[in-house]
Amino acid sequence: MFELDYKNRGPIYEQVCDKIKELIAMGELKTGEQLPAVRGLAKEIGINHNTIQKAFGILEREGVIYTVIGKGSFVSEHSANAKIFKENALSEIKQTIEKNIIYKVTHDDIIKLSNSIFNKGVCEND
Amino acid sequence: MFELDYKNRGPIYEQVCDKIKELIAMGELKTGEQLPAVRGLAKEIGINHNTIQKAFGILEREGVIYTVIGKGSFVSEHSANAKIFKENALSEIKQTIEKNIIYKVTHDDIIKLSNSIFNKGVCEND
Amino acid sequence: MFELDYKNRGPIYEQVCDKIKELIAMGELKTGEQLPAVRGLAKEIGINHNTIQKAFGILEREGVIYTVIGKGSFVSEHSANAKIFKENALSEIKQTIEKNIIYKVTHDDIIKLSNSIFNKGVCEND
Amino acid sequence: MFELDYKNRGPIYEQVCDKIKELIAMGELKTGEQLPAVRGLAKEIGINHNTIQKAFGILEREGVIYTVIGKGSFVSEHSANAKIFKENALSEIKQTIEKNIIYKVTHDDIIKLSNSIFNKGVCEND
DNA sequence: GTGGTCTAGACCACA
DNA sequence: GTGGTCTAGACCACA
Repeated sequence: MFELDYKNRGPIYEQVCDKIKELIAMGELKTGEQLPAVRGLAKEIGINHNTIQKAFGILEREGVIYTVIGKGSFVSEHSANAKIFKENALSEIKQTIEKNIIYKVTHDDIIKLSNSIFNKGVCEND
Repeated sequence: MFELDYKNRGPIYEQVCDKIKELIAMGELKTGEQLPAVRGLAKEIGINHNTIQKAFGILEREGVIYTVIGKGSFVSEHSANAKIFKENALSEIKQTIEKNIIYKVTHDDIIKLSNSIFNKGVCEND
Repeated sequence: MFELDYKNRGPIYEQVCDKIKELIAMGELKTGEQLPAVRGLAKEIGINHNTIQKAFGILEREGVIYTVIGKGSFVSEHSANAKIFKENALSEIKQTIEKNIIYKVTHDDIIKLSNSIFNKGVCEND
Repeated sequence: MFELDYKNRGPIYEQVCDKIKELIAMGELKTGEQLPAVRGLAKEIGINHNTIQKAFGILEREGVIYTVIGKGSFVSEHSANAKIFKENALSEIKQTIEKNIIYKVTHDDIIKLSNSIFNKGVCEND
């Protein structure tokens, strides 16, 4: 399903949350689709089932997935997910920009940065 | 010198780093100026001196300040600092945007966001 | 007969109990009327027959239905059911209110809440 | 600090959450006051520290408490808490009443119930 | 000392 | 088989 990156980041359960969200955002997990079993997934990626449990619990509280007792966990309505995801994304970007205004980051810097990220030619010269 | 906000934030040493960088960026700490003594500052803001020590160590590794043994810590050349600060800021913003492309954040979203942050009207000149 | 809502709910057998009670309360299942066969109902709503069995067992213990071995399950005397249902309902509401007194819920709050639920104007007659 | 009721209810961590909220609502834990240490409290009430950790984690996500890394957990602003608590309480009562309308619970039933709970005399006769 | 994360393994309810 | 809870115990970051 996915692999963990042990070098970089924070808690494993957070990484699991992020990966699941990515899979949903990319359409590889669709509305209503059943997620892999907690213990099965744990075995597959080589971590303890409690860690997966924690990740799924967070995703459930966030409304990204829902659980049917005794049956399994399922992906919530995709349009709702897409909305939550995008809102969180924009909010995170906003915070990051605002936090850095003090270091002389300008509107123009952001435009240029965004242009370079999204490969927009700046008319002729770039 | 500054106050800490204990709620919802990461480690205290990180906040201390940020505050000092802000003071430098805002010109309240100038090139070559001596930083307050570790123990004095610790007492003033009510935290353990080891925490300040840790923050100063990080700032030194980043080149933001330098320490003269037996004398104290001093603010590095301001233009160098300004450059480091801005590079870090842009790099952080870039990473944040790239991480969120998967959630359908577009170039237009970033422009709009930046407009709203920097209070640019979208009509007349742009 | 009825459909289940898998999201955000407790165990399926509990939902089955509730649905059958609702059907009786709404008069769609009448005194003495035979309930659908366990296996047939299970197939119809797409769940395991053990789950239906469990629900019927609970309803029987509550006196809501009765089973004649070899014939099937039947709805108990309606007036008795109505009494049981209402007693349980009031008892549940009572408990919920009492549990929340500690959070400054007042008699007035309850009146207002009830007014809003039952669409009573607060002006003219009351 | 408090004792658990092992007979009745659901998960222990939920009971811990409820107890802490009660203590805050009753003013026995005040704004900014430090909560007992996770491991200390666990030992005191005879459960595992992970269970307390889970409870505190939920309270933190709900905004009821906040954690300063390395220092401990503290009670959030009381007025905010009081508001959250009362909203949750009224919402829970509302849901309970609405769920039971089907069983012929009336506005009058609620009034009588509330009168009996809050010891309001109904004029002369009661 | 304080909280946070993780594992291993048990036991339970539900389908 | 599926998820949910809990314990015991380890290891880590932070103050």
